[in-house]
Amino acid sequence: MDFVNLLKSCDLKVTPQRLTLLEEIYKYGHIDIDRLFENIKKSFPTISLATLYKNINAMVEKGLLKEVKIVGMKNKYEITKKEHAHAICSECGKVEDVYVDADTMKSNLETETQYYISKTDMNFFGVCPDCKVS
Amino acid sequence: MDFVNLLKSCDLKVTPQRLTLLEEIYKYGHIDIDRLFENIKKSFPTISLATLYKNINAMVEKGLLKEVKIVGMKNKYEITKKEHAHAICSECGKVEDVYVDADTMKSNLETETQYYISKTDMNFFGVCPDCKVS
DNA sequence: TATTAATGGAAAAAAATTTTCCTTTGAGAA
DNA sequence: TTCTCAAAGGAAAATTTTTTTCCATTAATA
Repeated sequence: MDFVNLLKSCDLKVTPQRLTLLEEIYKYGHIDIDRLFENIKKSFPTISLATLYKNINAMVEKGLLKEVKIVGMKNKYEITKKEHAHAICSECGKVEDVYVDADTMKSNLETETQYYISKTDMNFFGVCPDCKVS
Repeated sequence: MDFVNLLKSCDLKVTPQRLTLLEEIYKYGHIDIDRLFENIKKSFPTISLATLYKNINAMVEKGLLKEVKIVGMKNKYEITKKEHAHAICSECGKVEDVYVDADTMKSNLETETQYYISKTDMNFFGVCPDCKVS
Protein backbone atom coordinates (compact mmCIF):
# COMPACT_ATOMS: atom_id res chain seq x y z
CA MET A 1 0.00 0.00 0.00
CA ASP A 2 1.37 3.35 -1.00
CA PHE A 3 0.48 5.45 1.99
CA VAL A 4 2.86 8.20 0.99
CA ASN A 5 0.89 8.98 -2.12
CA LEU A 6 -2.38 8.36 -0.38
CA LEU A 7 -1.53 11.14 2.04
CA LYS A 8 -0.25 13.40 -0.72
CA SER A 9 -3.39 12.92 -2.76
CA CYS A 10 -5.35 14.15 0.23
CA ASP A 11 -3.18 17.24 0.75
CA LEU A 12 -1.89 15.90 4.01
CA LYS A 13 1.77 16.12 4.84
CA VAL A 14 3.62 12.85 4.98
CA THR A 15 5.02 12.30 8.45
CA PRO A 16 6.43 9.16 10.03
CA GLN A 17 3.67 9.23 12.62
CA ARG A 18 1.00 9.29 9.95
CA LEU A 19 2.59 6.49 8.01
CA THR A 20 2.75 4.32 11.09
CA LEU A 21 -0.85 5.17 11.91
CA LEU A 22 -1.97 4.06 8.44
CA GLU A 23 0.13 0.92 8.54
CA GLU A 24 -1.43 -0.07 11.85
CA ILE A 25 -4.96 0.54 10.64
CA TYR A 26 -4.18 -1.39 7.50
CA LYS A 27 -2.71 -4.26 9.45
CA TYR A 28 -5.71 -4.60 11.75
CA GLY A 29 -8.36 -3.78 9.19
CA HIS A 30 -10.42 -2.12 11.90
CA ILE A 31 -8.96 -0.65 15.03
CA ASP A 32 -10.05 1.67 17.79
CA ILE A 33 -8.21 4.67 19.15
CA ASP A 34 -6.93 2.96 22.27
CA ARG A 35 -5.33 0.01 20.55
CA LEU A 36 -3.99 2.30 17.86
CA PHE A 37 -2.43 4.45 20.55
CA GLU A 38 -0.84 1.48 22.29
CA ASN A 39 0.59 0.18 19.04
CA ILE A 40 1.91 3.45 17.71
CA LYS A 41 3.59 4.18 21.03
CA LYS A 42 5.89 1.24 20.31
CA SER A 43 7.35 3.23 17.41
CA PHE A 44 6.73 6.71 18.83
CA PRO A 45 6.78 6.61 22.59
CA THR A 46 6.13 10.32 22.84
CA ILE A 47 3.14 10.49 20.56
CA SER A 48 0.09 11.92 22.23
CA LEU A 49 -3.53 10.94 22.00
CA ALA A 50 -4.28 14.47 20.82
CA THR A 51 -2.08 13.91 17.80
CA LEU A 52 -3.89 10.69 17.02
CA TYR A 53 -7.26 12.34 17.26
CA LYS A 54 -6.11 15.24 15.13
CA ASN A 55 -4.75 12.95 12.46
CA ILE A 56 -7.69 10.63 12.43
CA ASN A 57 -10.13 13.49 12.22
CA ALA A 58 -8.17 15.06 9.39
CA MET A 59 -8.08 11.78 7.50
CA VAL A 60 -11.76 11.11 8.05
CA GLU A 61 -12.55 14.59 6.74
CA LYS A 62 -10.47 13.97 3.65
CA GLY A 63 -12.24 10.67 3.15
CA LEU A 64 -9.06 8.67 3.56
CA LEU A 65 -10.37 6.92 6.65
CA LYS A 66 -13.83 5.85 7.66
CA GLU A 67 -15.36 5.69 11.07
CA VAL A 68 -16.93 2.30 11.74
CA LYS A 69 -19.70 2.40 14.33
CA ILE A 70 -20.76 -0.89 15.79
CA VAL A 71 -23.20 -1.29 18.66
CA GLY A 72 -21.35 -2.34 21.79
CA MET A 73 -17.91 -1.34 20.56
CA LYS A 74 -15.84 1.79 20.62
CA ASN A 75 -15.62 3.47 17.23
CA LYS A 76 -13.15 1.80 14.96
CA TYR A 77 -11.40 3.17 11.91
CA GLU A 78 -10.66 1.61 8.56
CA ILE A 79 -8.97 2.75 5.39
CA THR A 80 -11.58 3.79 2.87
CA LYS A 81 -12.14 1.21 0.19
CA LYS A 82 -14.91 -0.10 -2.04
CA GLU A 83 -18.26 -0.06 -0.24
CA HIS A 84 -18.65 -3.16 1.85
CA ALA A 85 -20.48 -4.53 4.85
CA HIS A 86 -19.17 -5.92 8.12
CA ALA A 87 -19.58 -9.29 9.71
CA ILE A 88 -19.11 -9.13 13.44
CA CYS A 89 -18.67 -12.14 15.65
CA SER A 90 -20.51 -11.73 18.92
CA GLU A 91 -18.28 -14.36 20.50
CA CYS A 92 -14.76 -13.20 19.72
CA GLY A 93 -15.47 -9.64 18.64
CA LYS A 94 -13.83 -10.06 15.26
CA VAL A 95 -14.87 -7.60 12.56
CA GLU A 96 -14.52 -8.67 8.94
CA ASP A 97 -15.25 -7.00 5.65
CA VAL A 98 -17.85 -8.75 3.56
CA TYR A 99 -19.14 -7.89 0.15
CA VAL A 100 -22.86 -8.14 -0.39
CA ASP A 101 -24.98 -7.05 -3.27
CA ALA A 102 -27.15 -4.26 -1.96
CA ASP A 103 -28.34 -2.94 -5.28
CA THR A 104 -31.70 -4.69 -5.39
CA MET A 105 -32.45 -3.74 -1.83
CA LYS A 106 -31.38 -0.20 -2.51
CA SER A 107 -33.59 0.23 -5.56
CA ASN A 108 -36.57 -1.41 -3.88
CA LEU A 109 -36.14 1.00 -1.03
CA GLU A 110 -35.87 3.96 -3.38
CA THR A 111 -39.13 2.98 -5.04
CA GLU A 112 -40.93 2.42 -1.78
CA THR A 113 -39.69 5.45 0.12
CA GLN A 114 -38.93 7.91 -2.67
CA TYR A 115 -35.55 8.46 -1.07
CA TYR A 116 -32.53 8.73 -3.28
CA ILE A 117 -30.03 6.37 -1.63
CA SER A 118 -26.36 7.10 -2.09
CA LYS A 119 -24.65 5.10 0.59
CA THR A 120 -25.29 2.12 2.79
CA ASP A 121 -23.88 0.98 6.06
CA MET A 122 -24.54 -2.63 6.95
CA ASN A 123 -23.45 -4.73 9.89
CA PHE A 124 -24.20 -8.41 10.30
CA PHE A 125 -23.88 -9.81 13.78
CA GLY A 126 -23.49 -13.45 14.46
CA VAL A 127 -21.04 -16.21 15.16
CA CYS A 128 -17.98 -16.73 13.02
CA PRO A 129 -16.90 -20.18 11.75
CA ASP A 130 -14.12 -20.40 14.34
CA CYS A 131 -16.41 -19.73 17.27
CA LYS A 132 -19.17 -21.98 15.91
CA VAL A 133 -17.12 -25.16 16.33
CA SER A 134 -15.61 -24.59 19.74
CA MET B 1 -48.21 2.40 24.18
CA ASP B 2 -48.30 0.79 27.58
CA PHE B 3 -45.04 1.95 29.02
CA VAL B 4 -46.06 1.04 32.55
CA ASN B 5 -46.20 -2.63 31.71
CA LEU B 6 -43.21 -2.37 29.44
CA LEU B 7 -41.16 -1.21 32.41
CA LYS B 8 -42.68 -3.80 34.70
CA SER B 9 -41.93 -6.60 32.28
CA CYS B 10 -38.31 -5.53 32.41
CA ASP B 11 -38.15 -5.44 36.20
CA LEU B 12 -37.70 -1.74 36.21
CA LYS B 13 -39.62 0.41 38.62
CA VAL B 14 -42.21 2.66 37.10
CA THR B 15 -41.39 6.28 37.81
CA PRO B 16 -42.80 9.44 36.28
CA GLN B 17 -39.34 10.31 34.95
CA ARG B 18 -39.05 6.99 33.16
CA LEU B 19 -42.50 7.25 31.68
CA THR B 20 -41.73 10.69 30.32
CA LEU B 21 -38.42 9.46 28.97
CA LEU B 22 -40.15 6.66 27.09
CA GLU B 23 -42.89 8.95 25.82
CA GLU B 24 -40.32 11.33 24.44
CA ILE B 25 -38.35 8.62 22.72
CA TYR B 26 -41.55 7.22 21.32
CA LYS B 27 -42.67 10.61 20.10
CA TYR B 28 -39.41 11.30 18.27
CA GLY B 29 -38.74 7.78 17.13
CA HIS B 30 -35.02 8.39 17.49
CA ILE B 31 -33.55 10.93 19.85
CA ASP B 32 -30.16 11.72 21.34
CA ILE B 33 -29.35 12.36 24.96
CA ASP B 34 -29.14 16.12 24.65
CA ARG B 35 -32.50 16.65 23.04
CA LEU B 36 -34.02 14.11 25.41
CA PHE B 37 -32.58 16.05 28.31
CA GLU B 38 -33.94 19.35 27.03
CA ASN B 39 -37.38 17.87 26.51
CA ILE B 40 -37.65 16.03 29.78
CA LYS B 41 -36.56 19.13 31.68
CA LYS B 42 -39.83 20.72 30.60
CA SER B 43 -41.68 18.20 32.77
CA PHE B 44 -38.92 17.62 35.35
CA PRO B 45 -36.81 20.74 35.66
CA THR B 46 -34.59 19.12 38.27
CA ILE B 47 -33.81 15.94 36.41
CA SER B 48 -30.12 15.41 35.95
CA LEU B 49 -28.17 14.08 33.01
CA ALA B 50 -26.83 11.35 35.26
CA THR B 51 -30.35 10.09 35.82
CA LEU B 52 -30.94 10.03 32.10
CA TYR B 53 -27.78 8.08 31.45
CA LYS B 54 -28.55 5.67 34.26
CA ASN B 55 -32.04 5.05 32.96
CA ILE B 56 -31.05 4.73 29.36
CA ASN B 57 -28.27 2.32 30.20
CA ALA B 58 -30.58 0.25 32.33
CA MET B 59 -33.18 0.11 29.59
CA VAL B 60 -30.64 -0.74 26.93
CA GLU B 61 -29.36 -3.56 29.12
CA LYS B 62 -32.86 -4.90 29.56
CA GLY B 63 -33.40 -4.72 25.83
CA LEU B 64 -36.17 -2.19 26.15
CA LEU B 65 -34.22 0.47 24.27
CA LYS B 66 -31.75 0.23 21.46
CA GLU B 67 -28.77 2.40 20.77
CA VAL B 68 -28.76 3.65 17.18
CA LYS B 69 -25.32 4.48 15.87
CA ILE B 70 -25.14 6.57 12.75
CA VAL B 71 -21.96 7.98 11.28
CA GLY B 72 -21.83 11.71 11.83
CA MET B 73 -24.46 11.79 14.56
CA LYS B 74 -24.50 11.43 18.29
CA ASN B 75 -25.93 8.12 19.43
CA LYS B 76 -29.67 8.05 19.32
CA TYR B 77 -32.06 5.79 21.15
CA GLU B 78 -35.22 4.08 20.02
CA ILE B 79 -37.74 1.78 21.61
CA THR B 80 -36.98 -1.80 20.66
CA LYS B 81 -39.29 -3.15 18.02
CA LYS B 82 -39.31 -5.54 15.09
CA GLU B 83 -35.96 -5.54 13.30
CA HIS B 84 -35.79 -2.74 10.80
CA ALA B 85 -33.38 -0.56 8.90
CA HIS B 86 -32.93 3.20 8.92
CA ALA B 87 -33.16 5.71 6.13
CA ILE B 88 -31.20 8.83 6.90
CA CYS B 89 -31.49 12.05 4.97
CA SER B 90 -28.12 13.69 4.54
CA GLU B 91 -29.82 17.03 3.92
CA CYS B 92 -32.19 17.42 6.84
CA GLY B 93 -30.83 14.77 9.16
CA LYS B 94 -34.12 12.96 9.47
CA VAL B 95 -33.94 9.31 10.55
CA GLU B 96 -36.79 7.01 9.53
CA ASP B 97 -37.52 3.36 10.13
CA VAL B 98 -37.76 1.33 6.97
CA TYR B 99 -38.53 -2.31 6.56
CA VAL B 100 -36.44 -4.23 4.10
CA ASP B 101 -36.24 -7.91 3.40
CA ALA B 102 -32.79 -8.95 4.49
CA ASP B 103 -33.38 -12.69 4.49
CA THR B 104 -31.90 -13.48 1.10
CA MET B 105 -28.88 -11.36 1.77
CA LYS B 106 -28.48 -12.93 5.17
CA SER B 107 -28.60 -16.49 3.91
CA ASN B 108 -26.27 -15.74 0.99
CA LEU B 109 -23.85 -14.31 3.46
CA GLU B 110 -24.14 -17.30 5.73
CA THR B 111 -23.35 -19.61 2.86
CA GLU B 112 -20.41 -17.56 1.68
CA THR B 113 -18.84 -16.79 5.01
CA GLN B 114 -19.94 -19.70 7.16
CA TYR B 115 -21.06 -17.23 9.75
CA TYR B 116 -24.31 -17.78 11.57
CA ILE B 117 -26.04 -14.41 11.31
CA SER B 118 -28.50 -13.48 14.04
CA LYS B 119 -28.91 -9.78 13.72
CA THR B 120 -28.47 -7.06 11.16
CA ASP B 121 -27.98 -3.36 11.42
CA MET B 122 -28.55 -1.42 8.23
CA ASN B 123 -28.46 2.27 7.49
CA PHE B 124 -29.30 3.81 4.14
CA PHE B 125 -28.05 7.31 3.57
CA GLY B 126 -29.48 9.56 0.96
CA VAL B 127 -31.93 12.34 0.28
CA CYS B 128 -35.50 12.18 1.47
CA PRO B 129 -38.47 13.06 -0.75
CA ASP B 130 -38.93 16.44 0.96
CA CYS B 131 -35.34 17.49 0.42
CA LYS B 132 -35.25 16.19 -3.13
CA VAL B 133 -37.78 18.68 -4.42
CA SER B 134 -36.60 21.85 -2.74
C1' DT C 1 19.59 25.35 1.73
C1' DA C 2 16.11 28.71 3.28
C1' DT C 3 11.27 29.70 4.01
C1' DT C 4 6.84 28.80 5.52
C1' DA C 5 2.84 26.53 6.64
C1' DA C 6 1.53 22.35 8.66
C1' DT C 7 2.40 18.96 12.25
C1' DG C 8 3.69 16.94 16.74
C1' DG C 9 3.58 17.07 21.56
C1' DA C 10 2.46 18.70 26.33
C1' DA C 11 -0.86 20.60 28.85
C1' DA C 12 -5.18 22.46 29.51
C1' DA C 13 -9.91 22.71 28.33
C1' DA C 14 -14.18 20.99 26.99
C1' DA C 15 -17.48 17.46 26.35
C1' DA C 16 -19.44 13.10 27.44
C1' DT C 17 -20.36 9.57 30.64
C1' DT C 18 -20.18 7.25 35.08
C1' DT C 19 -19.89 7.02 40.01
C1' DT C 20 -20.80 8.34 44.66
C1' DC C 21 -23.60 9.48 48.32
C1' DC C 22 -27.58 10.63 50.34
C1' DT C 23 -32.64 11.56 50.09
C1' DT C 24 -36.90 10.18 48.20
C1' DT C 25 -40.13 7.02 46.26
C1' DG C 26 -42.39 2.87 44.29
C1' DA C 27 -44.02 -1.76 45.23
C1' DG C 28 -44.93 -5.54 47.83
C1' DA C 29 -45.73 -7.23 52.67
C1' DA C 30 -48.09 -6.84 56.77
C1' DT D 1 -53.69 1.66 54.37
C1' DT D 2 -49.32 1.76 56.42
C1' DC D 3 -44.65 -0.13 56.84
C1' DT D 4 -40.36 -1.59 54.95
C1' DC D 5 -36.65 -1.54 51.94
C1' DA D 6 -34.47 -1.98 47.66
C1' DA D 7 -34.38 0.81 43.79
C1' DA D 8 -34.41 5.39 41.75
C1' DG D 9 -33.62 10.43 41.67
C1' DG D 10 -30.61 14.33 42.14
C1' DA D 11 -26.35 17.04 43.12
C1' DA D 12 -21.75 16.93 42.90
C1' DA D 13 -17.58 14.87 41.93
C1' DA D 14 -14.89 11.76 39.32
C1' DT D 15 -13.68 9.55 35.05
C1' DT D 16 -13.28 9.06 30.40
C1' DT D 17 -13.18 10.80 25.86
C1' DT D 18 -12.22 14.28 22.63
C1' DT D 19 -10.74 18.88 21.26
C1' DT D 20 -8.10 23.05 21.64
C1' DT D 21 -4.14 25.88 22.54
C1' DC D 22 0.45 27.11 22.14
C1' DC D 23 4.93 26.57 20.92
C1' DA D 24 8.84 23.91 19.05
C1' DT D 25 9.80 20.97 15.16
C1' DT D 26 9.54 19.26 10.56
C1' DA D 27 7.99 18.46 5.71
C1' DA D 28 7.50 20.51 1.24
C1' DT D 29 8.90 23.82 -2.19
C1' DA D 30 11.19 27.39 -4.00
